[in-house]
Formats: sequence, structure tokens, C-alpha cells
Amino acid sequence: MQSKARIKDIAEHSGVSPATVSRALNGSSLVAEPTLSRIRETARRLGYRPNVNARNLRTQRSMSVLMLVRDVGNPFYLEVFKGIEAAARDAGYVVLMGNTENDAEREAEYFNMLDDGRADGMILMTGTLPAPERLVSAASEQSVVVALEMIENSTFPHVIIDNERAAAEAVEHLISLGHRRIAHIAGPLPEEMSTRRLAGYRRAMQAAGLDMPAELVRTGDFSLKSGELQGQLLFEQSEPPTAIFAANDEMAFGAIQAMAARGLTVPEDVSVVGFDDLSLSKAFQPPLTTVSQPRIEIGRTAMLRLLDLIEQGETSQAVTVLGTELIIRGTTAPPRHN
Amino acid sequence: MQSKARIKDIAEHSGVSPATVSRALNGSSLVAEPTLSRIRETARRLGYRPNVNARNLRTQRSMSVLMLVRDVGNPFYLEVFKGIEAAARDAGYVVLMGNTENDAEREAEYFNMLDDGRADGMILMTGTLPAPERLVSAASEQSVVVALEMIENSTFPHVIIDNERAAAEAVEHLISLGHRRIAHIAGPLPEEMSTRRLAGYRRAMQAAGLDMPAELVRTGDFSLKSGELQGQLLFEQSEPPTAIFAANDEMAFGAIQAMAARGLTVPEDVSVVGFDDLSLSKAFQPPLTTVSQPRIEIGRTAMLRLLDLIEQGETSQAVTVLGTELIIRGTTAPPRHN
DNA sequence: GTGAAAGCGCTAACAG
DNA sequence: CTGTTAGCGCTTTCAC
Repeated sequence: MQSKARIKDIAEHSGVSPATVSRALNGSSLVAEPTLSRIRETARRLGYRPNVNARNLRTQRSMSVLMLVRDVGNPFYLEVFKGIEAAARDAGYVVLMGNTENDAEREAEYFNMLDDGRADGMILMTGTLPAPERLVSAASEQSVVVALEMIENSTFPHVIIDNERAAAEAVEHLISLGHRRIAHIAGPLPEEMSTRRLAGYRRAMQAAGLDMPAELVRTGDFSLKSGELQGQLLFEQSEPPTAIFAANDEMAFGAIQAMAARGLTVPEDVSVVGFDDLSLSKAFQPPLTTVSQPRIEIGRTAMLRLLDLIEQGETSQAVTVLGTELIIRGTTAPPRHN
Repeated sequence: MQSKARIKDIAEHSGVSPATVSRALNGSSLVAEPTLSRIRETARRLGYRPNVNARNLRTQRSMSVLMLVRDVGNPFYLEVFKGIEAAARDAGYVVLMGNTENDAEREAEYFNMLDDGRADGMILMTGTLPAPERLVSAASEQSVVVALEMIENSTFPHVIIDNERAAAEAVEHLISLGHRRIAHIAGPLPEEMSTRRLAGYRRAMQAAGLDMPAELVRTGDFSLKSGELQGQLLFEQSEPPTAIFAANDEMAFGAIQAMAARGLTVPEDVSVVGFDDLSLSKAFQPPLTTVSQPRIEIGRTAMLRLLDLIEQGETSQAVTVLGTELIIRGTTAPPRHN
């Protein structure tokens, strides 16, 4: 096996010009049969692989996309990645992973990679746009699809769920069980996702004519630890809640941990609803009642939209809203003293 | 702002040759001061970004690495990714994500990407090597670091933990609590990782002179579901175990789920130990006793080794064994009837 | 310290 | 259907 056969080598070995080899290998219909298979055969024999950088330089494409998240460590993203990766592969693209850790500069850097020619487009899951002065080209000129988090005033296609509605449904479930003193542990505000889930909580509470004293609405940061802390604070109050709606599963787990530490049981003493339906949530004891989102589908759809954008310059759907489902499991029950 | 300033544009704007611009921007010491800052200034003003594909073609490097796993959906990888991403970024590399789903063809394809010039090296976490006949160049000629799973008879640097020893320690813990009928739910055999953990179980049992009847050693596939199934089977026996060592946390959760379904409590009726220490494991009720591995560190170290390989052609350490720790939490206790 | 020239490997006009 | 030619944007000899 040669070390790195080039198109030129194949051309010589099969007695044609490089152009013909290129055409043959790229499935151009303009190559005659005997030539075609001869070329293919030599390519195979020589272990030929097109040099991606040369091709990219020439075609001004990279056949790769970037997926950008705030925190790779968040288990929530896993299946979204999976959906993206599968759709990308099917279309012949590779996937670059970017992690911003909420750092605006990093985020800008990744945006600028689109100008470098390193990626043809990006799936943005950070919920934010870098400041224009940090960017080489206007963000709006890039092929970007926003997933999971809505970015207001942007013209990018979005693939999202209706966070407000889903949150309201979760709270309505608690209300229908008879709970009246329902707390909410929100995600980091004023992030869009957290804001919408909070709004859903408020909407449902209001519709039922229930009180929402400030001490029942707490803010966490989606981490286990913050759920634990806020759960703790919630039960140090004179009049603790009988139910909690946490803005994600991890905080729900944290809150349950805090309650266990105080000798409270779920759902007997307190009901808890989460959001996300992590793969482990059903294995929790008791299994967590939570809002399930179609994560793989979100990833897949976002990637398909991005392909439209890259290949057609536009996409059919500006905003795609995927459905959620409240999964009622073991952490919710009627309140004790009803 | 121009659309896509090239090095030539900067050269014209600052009255020098492209060569000088290239030198200036790449920090070559051969550029005189006045020229240097003039060039830098115009580059900034024009929003210049070097075209990555052109540079890659010229330098025959891609400044990107590939990380390959069996299943992106596995929460175990998250922090390993994080460690890899951070170390890669620091060194100016970007990270491509590859998912094989145990498909040998896909795995070979990713290997071949190293020949394409798409990535300069790879962190292999699948525990397997593609068949040589599928590969364009011999695998051994590539810059590859194996992480998490040992590949026997390969010359690649490895970054691993001592699975056998860690498993033995977990089982010793159960033995020291007084358990004698200890079951093991293994991962998929004959994968290296599963095999080593099983060996650790056997070693500890043997050392304590305990029986290992075949019905106490079951094989799962690391999934929640398989843990549930095997846990179920374990308790349908006439003489069920008093303790279970599961080869990963997910299967431990599954087993606990199965026991809960039969009205058994952990750790009162049965003790359970897992392996991995997923971020959610401490929030489980009761919190899971498990073996913790330094996942971020594994990722980071693997990336550093890979950089050695790419940049120096060799690395100091052939095999790096990172330490594990048995975290004793709430799922283990002395057996009921001792 | 700077410039001219070549070429990385590929694809896409344009001719024929 | 096939070959010739040019050039993507960059870095790097080699001269001066």
C-alpha cells in the first residue's frame, strides 16, 4: 500500500487524466463504463482516500457542522447529540463539539469558526448570541439553527418545545391532585428556558387562583447541588410547600435529597415533579414524575433544518415546536392533610 | 467589513507581500516592528481569519482530533468528553465526535478519516480495533490513544484504570460487611472492561473462600434494562443473593428497580454496589455505593498523550493507570440474617 | 527583513 | 466522454 495515494497517482496508473479520475470517483455521469470501473479498481487497489482539506479548499465547504452547548457535562444533551450525530452522518457530515461554559468569548470564537471554513453551519444550544463586536461577520449571515432555547429577535430557524405549556401541565397535575401550596425551583434567570418554565408555573397557579408567595419561588442553576440547597431553604420556612415543581430533573433529585435529609418522604410528605425525563429518572426510587421531551427528535430535526440552510440557503420551517409529555410516575400523590 | 478578507488583501492594504503577512500573523520573529504592527492592524480592521482548509492543505495538519465511542448516549462519557475538550482547546485543537454503535464498518470509517486529513489523531474509547482489511493504512501507523478500555496486543498508549482491582475492592467491601452470597451482574462479555471487572469479582470471592455458583454470575449489557432483567432473574431463584455487585451504575439502578418491584428494600434486604459513580448516583435514594473513576482526568490525560503523539511522534507513558476510589454510601449494609 | 515563486491535492470551466 | 488549465488560500523554500 502506497503512503497516501493522490488523484494524480490513480490517473497515471489507469492512463487517464486527473480530471477524469475526479469525475469517476465523484459519480459524475460523464464517464464511460470501461474507464469508470478501471479507475475505481485502481483507487481501491491503491487505498485511495481523497484529501479532505484539498477538497474543502477547492469547494469552499467543510462537510462538518458544529454543535455548541453551555456545558458538555449536562446529561440532558446526550440524546440530542445522538440525534444530531445520526442525521449528520446520514448526510455525510461530521460533527464538531463545542463547549462554551457560559463564556462569551468562547462562544464568539466558535461562531468565528464558521468564517474560518472549519464548519459549514452550527446548531446553537446555548440560548445566547455573542456580542456583534466580537464577531467577524454578522451572526445573521451564518447558517445557524437554534435548538432547545429560543433566542428572541433572531431570524434563525428554531427547534424547540413549548416550555411554558409543558411547565403549566406539570403544575396542573399537582393542582389536580389537590395541592395548593406548590413551590417552584426555577433554572437560572433570566435565561429564556428558565423564564418560560417559570411563566408556565405562574400561569397554572394563577388559573387555579392559588397564591404564589415569593418564598415559594426559588432560583437554582439546573445543578443537583442547587436543587438540594433550594429544597433545603424551602423546608426551613414556617409554612413549607406540599409539592415542588423543579425546572429540571437534576434539581428535582437535589430537592428530594434535601427532603430525605430532613426525614421527609416522597410522595407521602411532599410531591415532586421534574422536567427533562433523563434516562435515569425512571430508575429513581420512587421513579420521578417529569416532563419528557423528544430529545433525539430535537437533535435530528435541528440537523435536518441546518442541512436545508446549508444546502438550499433556506428552510421550510422557521420555528418547529415539538411535543412534550407529562410522565406520571411515583413522586406525585395527593397531599397528606387534604 | 469585506466578505472574507484573504492574506493577499491584507498584503495589498499594508503594502507588503503575502509572505510577510503570513509571517507576521504566525509570529515569525523575522518581521520588523513597524511592519508587524501595521499588518496586525489591517488584519484586525479587515476582520481577517485565516482559511483553515488552505492552511491545513499546506501544512498537512488539521488541528482537530477525533474521539470515538460506542454510544454517545452513555452518561458515563460526559465528563471524559469534558476533559478531552478542555485539553484540546488549550492546545488549539477542535474535537470531532464519533459514534460507532458497535458497528465495525463505522469504526473503520472513522479510522480512515485519519488518512483523509480530517483529524490528526484519535482517542479511541470503543475497546476494539477494526479489521485490518477494512483500513487504508495500518492502524498502528496512526496517532491513536486508547482510553477506558484496554486493547491487548496493541502498541498504542493507554489511559485506563485498574478495573480488576477496583472491582475486587468493591466485592471485598461486601464481604467485609458479612455477605457471603454475592452475585455479579457483568457487562457484555467478552469485552475487556466487563471481563476485568468479572475477574475482580472472582478474585475477591476466591480469596475469601466463597462460592460462586453459575446462577449468581449474570451477564447484562451495561443498560438499565439489562440490570433490571438480570436482577429479576437473580431473585427468582430458590436461594437469592444477599448482595449484588453490578459492573456499572446503570445496571445497579436497574437491579434495584427490579428488587423494589418485588418488595425488597436496599440495603435492608439486599446490598448493591455499582461502578462509575455517575453524577446522579449520589442523589439516588438511597445514595449508591459505587466505584468512582476520575473521568475528567482520564479525558484530559488521554488528550495530553495524544498531543505528544501528534507533535513529538511519541509519548512518555505507554500505559497510564489512574486511581479509583470506592465510595461507600447508602446501598450497602450488613446482611439481615447474619 | 522582505519578496517571488512554487505547490499542497483537489475540482470545475472550457475545449475538443 | 476526456484532457488541459487554472486556481482555491495558504506557507515555505530560496533569493536578495
